Order: sequence, then C-alpha cells, then structure tokens
Amino acid sequence: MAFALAGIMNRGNRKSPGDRCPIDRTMQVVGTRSAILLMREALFGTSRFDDFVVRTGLTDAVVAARLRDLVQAGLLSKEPYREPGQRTRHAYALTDSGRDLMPAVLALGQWGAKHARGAVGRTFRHVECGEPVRTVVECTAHHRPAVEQIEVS
Amino acid sequence: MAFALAGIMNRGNRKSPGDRCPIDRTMQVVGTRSAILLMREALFGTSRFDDFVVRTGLTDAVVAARLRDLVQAGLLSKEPYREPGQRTRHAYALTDSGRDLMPAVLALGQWGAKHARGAVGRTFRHVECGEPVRTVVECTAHHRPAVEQIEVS
DNA sequence: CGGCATCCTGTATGATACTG
DNA sequence: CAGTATCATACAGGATGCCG
Repeated sequence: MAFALAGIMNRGNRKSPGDRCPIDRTMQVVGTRSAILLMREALFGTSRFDDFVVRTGLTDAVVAARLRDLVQAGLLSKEPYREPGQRTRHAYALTDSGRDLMPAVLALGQWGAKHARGAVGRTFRHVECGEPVRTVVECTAHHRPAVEQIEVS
Repeated sequence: MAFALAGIMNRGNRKSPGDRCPIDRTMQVVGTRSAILLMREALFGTSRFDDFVVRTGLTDAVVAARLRDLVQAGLLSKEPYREPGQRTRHAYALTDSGRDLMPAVLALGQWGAKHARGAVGRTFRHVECGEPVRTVVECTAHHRPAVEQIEVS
C-alpha cells in the first residue's frame, strides 16, 4: 500500500487553473467533449470542416471555435489547398503533437467500451495483422506495473 | 493514407449528448478537470476528503459533488471506517473500474509533460526496477501500429 | 474533519440565421 | 462548403457560510 505518488503532483496548491501538473495542463487544452471528439476524428483521418461537423454531431459554431483552439494549441494544422479547378479550401491535419495524443484518446475509448453504460463496444484493430489494439502501461524494461507500483520522480 | 476509421464512430449522429461512441461516453463521465484530477489522486492513493481538497486545489464543494458523481459512476467506492476512539469517517477507494482508467490518466499526463507549456516535467517510474513508465498502443501480437494502421471493427 | 447549501461568474454547447 | 454572429441554456467551478 505504499502509494508513492500521493500528493506530490500539487505542491503549490495555487488557486484555480494554475496547476502545473501535466495531467491538469492537458485537461486545460483538450479537456472538453468537443476537443476530444474532434481529435478522435482527426486521428481517424478527417480533415474537412464539414466532415468534422457531421461526424462529431457538434454544431458548426462549436466545431469552428474548437478547431481554432486546437490549431492554436498546436495539435492540428490548418493548411490551404486547392484541387485543380476548385476554389481554395482548408485541410486540418494532425501535427506530431496531436498524434501524440492517440494513446490518451484510445485509452479513453478503451475504458468507455468496457465500463460506460450504453457505449457501443467497438474494437480497434491493427490493420496489418488484424489483432485488437489496446493501450498498456509499461516501463522501458517491459514490465507492466500495477497502480501501486508506479512512483513519480 | 487509408484512414480506416474516418467517420464510423458516429453513425446515428443524434443531437446533443446522445453519442454512443465509447470515447464520448467516457468524456461524459470523467470529462471534467475536477473528475480527472480526483481520479489522479485516487490512483495515487489519496482516500480522504480533505486530502483530495488540498492535493487537487479544488474547492470542497466541487470535490464533494464530483466525488459523489464518481462514486455513483462506479469509479470510486465510499466506505465508512472508524479508527479506535475516533468518529466514523469515509474512505474513497478505487474500484476495478476506476483502476482501469489508469492508462488514460497516465496517457494524458504523458502528453502534457511533452507538449503542454508550463507543465512540470515529471517522470513516472516503475518502483521495482526504477525504469520510466509510459503508455503505449499495441496489438495483441505486440506490434506498435501508427495512427494510420488502426481500424475499427 | 467532512461535508452541504447558496450565490455568482465563466464557459461549453445547442439552435438558428446569415455570408462568401 | 466553410464558416461567422447571436441568443439561450446548462454546467463547472470559485467564494462564502453553516452544520454535525
């Protein structure tokens, strides 16, 4: 029961959103339903505004606002492109930073598929081998520690 | 570039919070800063109300409300206990469901440590071997697919 | 210590309408 | 198609005070 981490994440206990814990900072960037939903779609290849609207079910106003936030936060890039004979459009693409959010998004989906009532249980699979994909916590020595076996340094 | 997943998560595109995508459902349960912060502390061993308040920096009112939500959602359990000669108190403990959220919480922290400005870069380590811990996405055949190599089934 | 009740502000999101 | 503008609602979260 030697929980090594208790309490160390928040020394300063400053008021309001001043927390410097990485988890907290992340929540301040992508801690809304709309942001996560849009990142989910971006991770799955959606790039056009209207597709984001249709596939997330969010309103266009929310999509516009959140997309702007995500671009400014560096998770997405907005690039103009022009197909021959067409007018200029914008494509939203994942940046490396945005791509790094994949484990978190998949982990959230994994929890929901298992524990959230009403969730449709879909499985993610590796295209090349067809095996289901999951997120695992492991150390560089390839151990899979339980919660109690993780400390902060 | 054959993004296998685009758009399939949200067929019904029902209005508002009716989405059945597991990611969305999860966000509806733990999609607030306070919920994630409290789960972070719970994962790190915090069990008493006041410790949650101090270590998250949230107000007691918010902690009380969110703790109640998390207990009702099955992520935490609330159990009365009594130390000899003391009055009855309550201890909040992780359930199996709550413990399953660990990969997501760590993944969020991992992203923040790398990409969020102002985040204190702490490293999580496996207590027994001292090696840093991270979340990885892998299939059961132990491949580590990139975003474009994941499909849904 | 471990909460709950009340008030207040800010923001996330929906609905609707309008524009190039 | 890709947004912007405006209005209305709901909720997160802070501040304060009360209670057993």
